[in-house]
Amino acid sequence: MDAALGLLDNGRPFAALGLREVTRAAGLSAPAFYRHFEDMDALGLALVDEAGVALRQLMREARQRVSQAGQAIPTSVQTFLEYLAQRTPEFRLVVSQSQGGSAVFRAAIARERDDFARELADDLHRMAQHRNRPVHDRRALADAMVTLVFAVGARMLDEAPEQRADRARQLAGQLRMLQRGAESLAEGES
Amino acid sequence: MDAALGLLDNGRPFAALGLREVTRAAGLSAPAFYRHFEDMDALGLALVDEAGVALRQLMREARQRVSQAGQAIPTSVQTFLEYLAQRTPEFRLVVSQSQGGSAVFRAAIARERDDFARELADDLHRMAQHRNRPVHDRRALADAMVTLVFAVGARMLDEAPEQRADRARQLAGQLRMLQRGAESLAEGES
DNA sequence: CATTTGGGATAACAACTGTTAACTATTGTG
DNA sequence: CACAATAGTTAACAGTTGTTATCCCAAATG
Repeated sequence: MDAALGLLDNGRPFAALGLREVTRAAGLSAPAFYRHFEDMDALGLALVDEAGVALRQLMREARQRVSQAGQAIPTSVQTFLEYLAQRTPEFRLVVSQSQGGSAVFRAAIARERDDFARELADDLHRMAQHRNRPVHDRRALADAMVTLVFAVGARMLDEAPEQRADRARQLAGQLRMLQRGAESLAEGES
Repeated sequence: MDAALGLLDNGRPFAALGLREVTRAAGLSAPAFYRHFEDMDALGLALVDEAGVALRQLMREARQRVSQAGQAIPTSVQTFLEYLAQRTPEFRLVVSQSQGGSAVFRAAIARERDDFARELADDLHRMAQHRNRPVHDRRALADAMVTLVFAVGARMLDEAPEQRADRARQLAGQLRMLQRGAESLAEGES
């Protein structure tokens, strides 16, 4: 699995990896592959699962930090940046497979993503009650936030550290726009 | 070029296409490929260029429609949906290559995307002056809007028409959140 | 201690890949 | 009309691919 991740640099899509290539990088003979996975697809799904676990860990950590330090948006973005630096290959796999994989893959990743968005929506609900500022369509808000974070994260993979910092600041601003807009639209409703 | 686009269904990444496979689909012999392109990369870049031209056409049309019918957000989303339905393969290529291609590709697509965002930022500026409602950081706003539209468009590729309609409504709402939020943040500034 | 199980290796397979060389029609041009 | 350019062909090449059959060794299990 590590060998496969290692081959996924430079935006190389997983589907372009060969079974033999992977085993070669792992220092094994080609048939040894079948002792561990039935398919290249099975390997890919295992990797996506692993990335999903890491993502949920990240979310728990972000929630904890926010509950202590407050500043929901900057703290979350900061936590996400750390995740990105630490698990670059896994994240790269997920974003590349989210649009460049077979149906099974895209479904698995979409599920992961939707879970993430649903949990975020719950968080937003709790925060709204706490701050006594209701929010318009919190599902759509959470979905937009997650979409933005993932897309910007994907773009950051190609960039140098200074550009990343700029991008992160911009991302925080964009998330604030979304939040403020959702609150403002909610006011017009009631 | 059409043959290559035809092979890109089901999220198949361009990098996983073989030269022989493409010529076979085009009803040609393999060496005939070299009469038209030096490389598979050259083919891909030509396709990305084509998609870029179509995108700019779309933008001009959207601008024109908005200037007549007003309702900037719903009209633009509607126009985008039509583009999506009409040029599905090209759009699929662009979103898949934007994260699953070599550096050259990603750079070409990023440029295309940034042009799009910059033009949108100009439009937003003009609209803000017209409506006399200033906007906070219109570059970041335009960037977020474009990011959202592309990401949601990518997800729609997998979905049935009814789901697409829901998704489009949600997208319009999310864009409204961004716009409203940017205006609200600008008020706090002055 | 015998034996099952897990994880490896080699050899071989047909199928496919990108690329080159050499040749051939068709088409537009001086 | 001769001729160059364009766009195609077949044949052949060395590599690589996924997969199977067969065998081997170490560790855990009875």
